[in-house]
Amino acid sequence: MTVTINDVAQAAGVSKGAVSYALNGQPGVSDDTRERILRVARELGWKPNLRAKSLSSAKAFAVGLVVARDPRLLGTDPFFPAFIAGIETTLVEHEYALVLTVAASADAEELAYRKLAADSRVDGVILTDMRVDDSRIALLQSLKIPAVTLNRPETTSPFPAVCMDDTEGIAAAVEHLVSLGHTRIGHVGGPQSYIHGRSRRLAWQNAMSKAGLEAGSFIEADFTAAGGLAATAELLRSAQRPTAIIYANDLMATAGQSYAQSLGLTVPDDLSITGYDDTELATYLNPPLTTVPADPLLWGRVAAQQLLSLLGGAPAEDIYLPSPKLVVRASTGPAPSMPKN
Amino acid sequence: MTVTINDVAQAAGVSKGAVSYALNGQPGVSDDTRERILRVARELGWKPNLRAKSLSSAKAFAVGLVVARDPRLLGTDPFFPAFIAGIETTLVEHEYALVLTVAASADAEELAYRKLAADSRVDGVILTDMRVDDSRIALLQSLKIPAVTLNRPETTSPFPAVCMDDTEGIAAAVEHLVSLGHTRIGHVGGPQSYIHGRSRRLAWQNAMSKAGLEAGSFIEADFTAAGGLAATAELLRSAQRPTAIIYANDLMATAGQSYAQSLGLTVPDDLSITGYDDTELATYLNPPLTTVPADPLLWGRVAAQQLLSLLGGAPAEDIYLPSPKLVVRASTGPAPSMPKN
DNA sequence: TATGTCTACTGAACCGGTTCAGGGAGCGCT
DNA sequence: AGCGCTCCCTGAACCGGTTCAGTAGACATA
Repeated sequence: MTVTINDVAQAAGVSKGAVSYALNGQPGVSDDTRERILRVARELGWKPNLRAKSLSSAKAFAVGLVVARDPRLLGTDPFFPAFIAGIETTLVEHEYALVLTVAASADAEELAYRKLAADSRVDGVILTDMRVDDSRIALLQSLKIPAVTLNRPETTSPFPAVCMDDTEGIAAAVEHLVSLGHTRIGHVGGPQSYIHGRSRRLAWQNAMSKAGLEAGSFIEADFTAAGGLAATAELLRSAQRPTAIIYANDLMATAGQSYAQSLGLTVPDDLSITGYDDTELATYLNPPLTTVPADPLLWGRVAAQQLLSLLGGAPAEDIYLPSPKLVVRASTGPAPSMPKN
Repeated sequence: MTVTINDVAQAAGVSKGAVSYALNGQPGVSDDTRERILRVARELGWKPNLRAKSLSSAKAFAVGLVVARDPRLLGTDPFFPAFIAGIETTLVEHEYALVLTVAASADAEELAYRKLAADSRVDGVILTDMRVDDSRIALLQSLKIPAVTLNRPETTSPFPAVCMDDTEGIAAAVEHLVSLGHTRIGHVGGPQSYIHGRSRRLAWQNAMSKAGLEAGSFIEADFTAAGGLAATAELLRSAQRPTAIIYANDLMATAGQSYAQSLGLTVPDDLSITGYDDTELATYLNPPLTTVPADPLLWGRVAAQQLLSLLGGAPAEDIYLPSPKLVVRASTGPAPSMPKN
């Protein structure tokens, strides 16, 4: 039925071992023999059997991604699909596959990594949504699974990181708003247990103080539309109501914008709004959203490259991707001279 | 290092074969011996080696999903992440893994299936986004990969389908609008090469004629925000401008709604709008979107169950999931007595 | 007691590769 | 001629399971 290395060996009149050497480009066969073996293999239509290769070489030829997210909320995050697509563009060139796991809880997440390790399903993993004091670093070390992290965690990590600075974009948003005359700029952030939730808040804080402004109100939300709405409602209720709000992602910004409009406020005349991610929808909102592109496609591609070269024995060095630049659209405008109340 | 079946055999004082029989619950060992072997295996902490199992049993213990979508647009579709999460909830209970592939073009898609087959990466696949006259049916048959399809394709297919009727929801949207006095109801659909693009258009058409109305304008768009906007612009430019538009997904509906608002139209006073999917954001738009839930989580879970039972040798029978019901929110309202122009 | 049947188990082949020890041939050097 | 070295290749072990043919022993049957 299927052609094995044995068939090739027989047809070429050599031993199994010689065929293996020839096919893998290893020394141990003369150029003549090698060429003959390769020709015979081609003629017979030989294809390597991945399972056999896996068993004897103790490799999976696959990398893993564990997405820890409430399944019901997973669909709302535009990051992952594009990120996965980026990973794939790299993997497909290297005959690697992607094994994807979705974990609903922290326990399920740990279990997922343990399963991947126990079954040797993957040769390495990519860690996203890095958390402050992330327990996965130690877990993966103990499981002896190589990894690549998105951005460098604050705790010591032996794994290379692929970094994309998000503080610059947030700082640019603050500066942009300040230049428009805003002084009360609030921030609706993501969970502060995530390093990207935290770094965006700090970026906002620093940019505010750099501009000589008080840091204004901060609300910790959860990257969901519902959370964005609730946070917006709270900010707009406050006595010193902000004239501009910087959101940590587009989804919250969109919900916030819709909510403000439903109160009769005009964006950007009464309230300026910025997001983060630059989702496709951002351009098509009314008004279109000022935001910062996240480029998950690039991030995924580079992270996979980094992981593969790590698996190939390359030293673990961090890679820095260019910082995304603020995209100004119509959701930001001059600060109102007399804010509505 | 790791405990193998050999170690267990030696420790239990039996042969390798006996251990295999005992661990797999097969006949050929006495109850006493079986129990002893199981105890020893437990004591030694034996874990089956998936790679060895794969090689000798010629199974991959994994299922595949090939997503054919432009990577840049993948992030905009809320269906996939939730669908994948649904698949996972089933797989995780059966020690199966999910191998995910993203293909940008039709060629890449076919290649992806061929790769999965050549490498025997998966034991079966799930087909989404079924197309009219879908070439994948024949391809998978020739590759001898079992499959499950989402909805039954029109061409003869030997694979079981997991069906969720989307016509009922669209019909309900039409009836809802008709009851509000609308007579000019347009439809912005997905590509008609997809069966769900087609079935939604036909559902709209049928419901219109059932209500005694002319089928109004239809625009074939592409499920993207940009496409939704362009289609909306075209509809609103037309002489017999619709007072309501039924979109084939939320993303296009959202873009359409924003566009209409940017023209100075009020939703729903001047234009009623319905979507499809019931994404998280739909609730938080201004106004909140009347739409039809798609329940990708359930769909994924059931599709995976169906595939696993097919792999287990069960007969290929279609499964019908309950039809989702229209969710009425504020983007639909009474038809304007004197439509704005 | 001889024969047949069944159960419980063993030993080895097998899945399809990788890898390693070892051996024969050819060559250069003394 | 004898020695050592390198090159090329073979045969077998190995990865860790599954599976099958064969066999020893217990037991029933004639």
